[in-house]
Amino acid sequence: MTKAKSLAPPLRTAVDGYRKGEETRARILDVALTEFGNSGFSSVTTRQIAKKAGVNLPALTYYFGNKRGLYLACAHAIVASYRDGMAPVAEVYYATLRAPLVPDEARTLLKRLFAELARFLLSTSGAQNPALFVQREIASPGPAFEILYAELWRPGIELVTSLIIQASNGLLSEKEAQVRAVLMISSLTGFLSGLPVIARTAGKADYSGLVIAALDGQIEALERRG
Amino acid sequence: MTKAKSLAPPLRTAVDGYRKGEETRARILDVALTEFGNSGFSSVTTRQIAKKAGVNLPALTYYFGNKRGLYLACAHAIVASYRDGMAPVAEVYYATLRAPLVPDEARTLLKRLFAELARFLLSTSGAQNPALFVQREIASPGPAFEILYAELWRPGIELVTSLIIQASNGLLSEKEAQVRAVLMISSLTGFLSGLPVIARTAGKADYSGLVIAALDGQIEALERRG
DNA sequence: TATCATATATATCAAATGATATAATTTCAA
DNA sequence: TTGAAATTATATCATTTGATATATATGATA
Repeated sequence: MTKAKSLAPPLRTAVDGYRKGEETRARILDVALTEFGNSGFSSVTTRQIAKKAGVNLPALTYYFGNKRGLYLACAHAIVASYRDGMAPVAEVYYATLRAPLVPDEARTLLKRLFAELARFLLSTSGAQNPALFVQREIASPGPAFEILYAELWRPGIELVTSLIIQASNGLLSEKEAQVRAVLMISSLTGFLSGLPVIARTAGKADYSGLVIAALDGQIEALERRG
Repeated sequence: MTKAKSLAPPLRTAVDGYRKGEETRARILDVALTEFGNSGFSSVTTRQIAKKAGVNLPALTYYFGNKRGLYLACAHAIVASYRDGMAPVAEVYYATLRAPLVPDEARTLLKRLFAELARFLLSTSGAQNPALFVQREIASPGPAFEILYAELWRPGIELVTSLIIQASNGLLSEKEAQVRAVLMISSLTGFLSGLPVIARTAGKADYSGLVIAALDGQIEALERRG
């Protein structure tokens, strides 16, 4: 009862209003994901978003309360999209993780996980770059940090760390494995950030195959040396 | 003759003015490096910087022209600092690179390069995080993109790519090597961005040893599989 | 088609922000 | 010590930006 100012109109969620309203809402969110993802929270103005979405300024307030609310909605959308994209694989892992794995199994799971992740990240259509959104928020915490950290970063690192430990056949300590997990995931998101720049010299192409191959190599090497 | 507005006072460089002036200039630059590095160009206000540096607003204009000028000065400072930090190693490489290397030599050079880089990046004192500054600028180009790309990113990637090709003993194509170069460097900078977050769960410690070990493993594996 | 909730548009505000004109003060060398 | 150059401080602008009050239009449904 303390949250809603009595005069503030209730925010339109995805379920109440008319069809057209939901389309508008989705369009705004889509533009916001692109803009925030590419430039960050404070570089983007609400007017920019409104203009690109073909709506006027109060529409943002109407649907999302304020700029911060829109940004948080983006974060939630990213979490959801990630969940959808990774769902098929994720199930397997969380199921298997209850029982201890032999290194070979862990390696296979790791490879599939990263392959899926790479494809998901490198394929997200067009200008939209959710990985960059997440990376930025982790690197310099903003309004959406807690969500993304709790829903994506932490569980992701924990899962990969656990798999690396088992894949290494006892060669790696928890801390060593954690460092490797962060390095591997960072390399992926970092690669993504660098992609437009990479395309400057080399042409723009589908790098997912090459990236997956490189990560596979790293995973293979886990047992051999640490 | 078209550049300088006749009434604009000439910007203070590092060499002309009084001693105290240069100290002030340095103090502003130092604060700016920290603030811009942590939060990015548009998140930081000139007032914030002025306040933290203990000067008033026009001082920024006096020394750096405008916000953009201050940001560019930061980029130049980062390039210079990087040059200093890497100079001892860099010489060796550029000298050796003229002649073709046997894989073992290339691997050794790569290891030393990354060890030096990791130490340099992970040790840069205190709140200041030049790697984050660079990463952000590469991920979403701002005023300093061209400088950092031309002076750091491109030459760095090219050097590492070349070394990887030679370390792989012909197993990797140029494109494959380039992807690996980007992945390895990204993993480092990404790790740095994630450090504050990592320290959340694990304590804050000196990770450079672990990071270097992990990268060494990757370099070792270069020849074996691709 | 009458009615009300939903959605969009207009006009405007207050605060924040980058920047400057201009005055006062400090530094250093002659 | 003094005077010109260098530096710092005060006061103020013009824009930009997030936000809101309020009016109009649109859609669903009885």
